[in-house]
Amino acid sequence: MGILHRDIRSSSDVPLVCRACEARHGGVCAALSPEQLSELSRRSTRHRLDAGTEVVGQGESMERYSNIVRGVVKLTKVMADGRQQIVGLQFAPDFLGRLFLSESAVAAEAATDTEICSFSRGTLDQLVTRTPELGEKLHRQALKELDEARDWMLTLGRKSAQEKVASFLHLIAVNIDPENDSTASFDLPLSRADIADFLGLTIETVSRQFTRLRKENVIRLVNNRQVTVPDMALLTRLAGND
Amino acid sequence: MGILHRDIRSSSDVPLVCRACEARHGGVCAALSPEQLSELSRRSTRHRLDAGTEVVGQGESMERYSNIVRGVVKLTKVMADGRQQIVGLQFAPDFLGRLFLSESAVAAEAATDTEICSFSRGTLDQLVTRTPELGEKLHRQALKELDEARDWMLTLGRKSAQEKVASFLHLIAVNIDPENDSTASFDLPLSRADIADFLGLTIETVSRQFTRLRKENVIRLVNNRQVTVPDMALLTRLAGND
DNA sequence: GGAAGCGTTTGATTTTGATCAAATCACCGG
DNA sequence: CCGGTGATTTGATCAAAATCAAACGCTTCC
Repeated sequence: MGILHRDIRSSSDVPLVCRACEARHGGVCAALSPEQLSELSRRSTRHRLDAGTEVVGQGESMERYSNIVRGVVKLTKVMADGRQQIVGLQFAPDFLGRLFLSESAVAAEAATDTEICSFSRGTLDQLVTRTPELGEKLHRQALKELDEARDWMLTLGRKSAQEKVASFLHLIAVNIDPENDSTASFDLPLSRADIADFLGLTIETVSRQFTRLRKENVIRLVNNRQVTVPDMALLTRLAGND
Repeated sequence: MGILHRDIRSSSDVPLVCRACEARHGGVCAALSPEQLSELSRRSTRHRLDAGTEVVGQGESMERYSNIVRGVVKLTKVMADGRQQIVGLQFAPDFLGRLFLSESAVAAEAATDTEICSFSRGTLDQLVTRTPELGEKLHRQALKELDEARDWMLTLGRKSAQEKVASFLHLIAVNIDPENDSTASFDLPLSRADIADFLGLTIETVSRQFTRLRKENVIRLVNNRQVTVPDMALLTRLAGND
């Protein structure tokens, strides 16, 4: 399905240079020299993706890579009969794409309204051959995603529903509101249905666990999406991470 | 705990050169020039690991990397209360180790009697800086492991017990007996307890599903470990992979 | 205002897999 | 051969989460 975006370039005076990427986060830009950065900037475009926009489908070829500038992207796998599993969440400033293999093993979809900075495979491939540090950076990102995937396998295989929901909230808190580590406050980037697909549960079970955590004062819900965690240590304990 | 091995070198005349690796599989050796290969061979040692031997513990530093020459290594994560999840299986000729990060996020243990060909971090790091193809090879391996981990997340999160056991048998068949694709015959590298830890089930449930698959003629069990699959297509279907 | 639609919550019931318990099997050493 | 030990299977019961069903709350749009 490709990228169903609207190109900000044409609708505003935001310069093509990937300045926002450079300033706000350490995506691929961080490994590049000033000249390379300006080259990448010239060849990259900024896009806004509305929540729900598919970036790439499962098994599709991925002709463009992206840095996530703002927002959350979910990676999903679907079975033939429709059962679905979210296998990863990518937060800014994560890189979206993989070297060597153009075929994407997962579908990527904007979970929230998202901004990305994207460029073609060829552009990045060229930069990588000239800049070993960039290859190393992408290698490190792959290893980080591998660690995250394996952490989540433990959650999926061995934790109770309550521990799963606590683990999810913990993950979001750490990634969205990392400043404060004793307390946290954030907007959930996923609907209850998505959370269920991430945790291998049903919507109803997720909802019941939210209610339970609320009644036990582990979390406070301003509305369905806005969460406050008064005691992160307690949440960590309930998540089974000691 | 380090490697509890017995060094074959001292007990036999097997040469130090990693000739077996080169001949039998495409581990890291495949990316090296003849000179580099002979250098790596000089610096590497071959070891036999009895089933159950721990190669590296969760969170430990990994000072040596290895190619798996023969056998199966399981990667596990453990929770504080003892709950355990196998997060990956490595078959020959997989590489065991990771660049950049010496700290292992998982414990690695020989599931079967295993032979590895191992060398120090420093040796490989040097080779990688001189040989970009080698870095690429390791990057590809990381991406392959990531794909496998995410595939398994779907299994853990969304499949029934029967589908899980069928998925496990399918995985083993593909990796141990890859020649024949309509039929398969192999020895299970894992005990029922390990299979349970891989699938996020209990021993009893795994056993019941084996019995069920046997009664439905999906598999035949010569003994607890030896399995024959008369119809791989059927197994694939039961695993939920269409 | 009110009807429609969607996401979420709550309730009643069922199902799957876990737990508890015991029997069986396979292998090993005396 | 026999008793012992650990792995596996089988059986009975229980509990957690799924399923089925309905209500609720919120937004949108006549």
